[in-house]
Amino acid sequence: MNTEKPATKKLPRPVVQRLTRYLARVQELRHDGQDWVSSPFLAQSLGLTSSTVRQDLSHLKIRGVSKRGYETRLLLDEIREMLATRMVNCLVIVGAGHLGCALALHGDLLGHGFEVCALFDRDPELVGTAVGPLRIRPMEALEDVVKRQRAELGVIAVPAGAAQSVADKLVAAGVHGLLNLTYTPIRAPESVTVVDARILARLQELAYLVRERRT
Amino acid sequence: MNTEKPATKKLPRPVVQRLTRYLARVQELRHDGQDWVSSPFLAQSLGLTSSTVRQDLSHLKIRGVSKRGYETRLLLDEIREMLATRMVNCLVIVGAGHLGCALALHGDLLGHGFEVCALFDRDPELVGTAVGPLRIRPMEALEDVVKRQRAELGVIAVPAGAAQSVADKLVAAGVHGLLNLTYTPIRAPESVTVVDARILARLQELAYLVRERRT
DNA sequence: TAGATTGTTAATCGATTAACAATC
DNA sequence: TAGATTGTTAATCGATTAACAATC
Repeated sequence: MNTEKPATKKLPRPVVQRLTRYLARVQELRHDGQDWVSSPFLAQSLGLTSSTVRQDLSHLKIRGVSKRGYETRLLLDEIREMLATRMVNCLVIVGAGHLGCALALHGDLLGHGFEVCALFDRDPELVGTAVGPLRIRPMEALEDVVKRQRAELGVIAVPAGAAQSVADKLVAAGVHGLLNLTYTPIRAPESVTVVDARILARLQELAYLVRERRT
Repeated sequence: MNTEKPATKKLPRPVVQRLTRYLARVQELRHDGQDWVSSPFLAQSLGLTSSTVRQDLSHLKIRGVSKRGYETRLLLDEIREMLATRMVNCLVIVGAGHLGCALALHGDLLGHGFEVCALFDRDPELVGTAVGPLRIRPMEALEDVVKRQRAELGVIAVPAGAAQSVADKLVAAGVHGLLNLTYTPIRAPESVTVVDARILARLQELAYLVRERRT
């Protein structure tokens, strides 16, 4: 463990997003038995410049070695440390439709630093149903569960029309971050972080980009 | 010296992403009976500056009106036109797990400009099973279906380990764009556009952001 | 009218890329 | 050594914000 704490400065958002890509790629490399990876190699494999990769990695507490690059084992540890995914982050998911269940049933969430503490749905028909090791709970239990389990993150996996009201409930229950899986942009108080994973919106982005190239 | 002015110029990526947010918000407003919306209002409701909103909307073929703002009906049309979602974009989805099915069964895909032409899975047990109006098809049928239905976009909804190989198959089959729903960053030839919707990665980003604020 | 809002230009801010001495 | 790669500084590039005359 590092006892010394050099002033951890805020990372730019694009850097954080690329770190998640480095992490996934380096996990593969390590799985394939690679002990070292160079910045030109990582860059090439992710469509970046080696300059960007080195700039990004300079934010971590890791030093590369000339002519060899970075040790994959250390790199994994440091990226996970930086992203706060070496600890287990407790999630609550609201919405037990296909999307909510897809996430709840993800095979290796724990391996990525997350654990689903509870899954909620407003449909009384669904409440009580088992989803993997979980049982769907009623919305009324939300606040109590969040407080008791100290859940920090809430996932919104309901139909678009209910998104904002679910967000409000999660905030009221005390989560500090929201992952929005719906199409609706949601608002939250300044004190709560919102990250979007709006699949339909990404599809629209893709449609634009593909069309643009044919013109 | 290029003297001709292109009717449509390439939009910066951040602008395209915000357009999807304007679209979703304005749809809500219109649904609520609002005929006009101003840039300060949109900005406030999405956490932007009004300056950014006006800059963004200046890329569209729409003029605002002093003291009133923009007509929501026209704004919707123009954003959809720009994003290429007024036409119907044909999708093929590979992977009939919860995530693939969640997308295939989305209630109003067509209302957002998309239609699922076919759903594939490599599991012979699943092939033939009905998912909404679709029937799961075997991977062997991929190329034929893409060509016959002229599918332009492919969605990767398989386990991470199979992601790249599915991407390769989709590219070989002839799609022009890929939506990556897996954790693995995927590579494609320069001629094929890739857009990520990596849910787990967004969760990692959220974990970082929440932790950063508590420090 | 007075005041709010637009469209656009210019200034600012931030992120990416280039360059290169140091290193192994 | 010769050559590849690092870490870092400086230059470039691009996106956001500020400012303001024109407009309704």
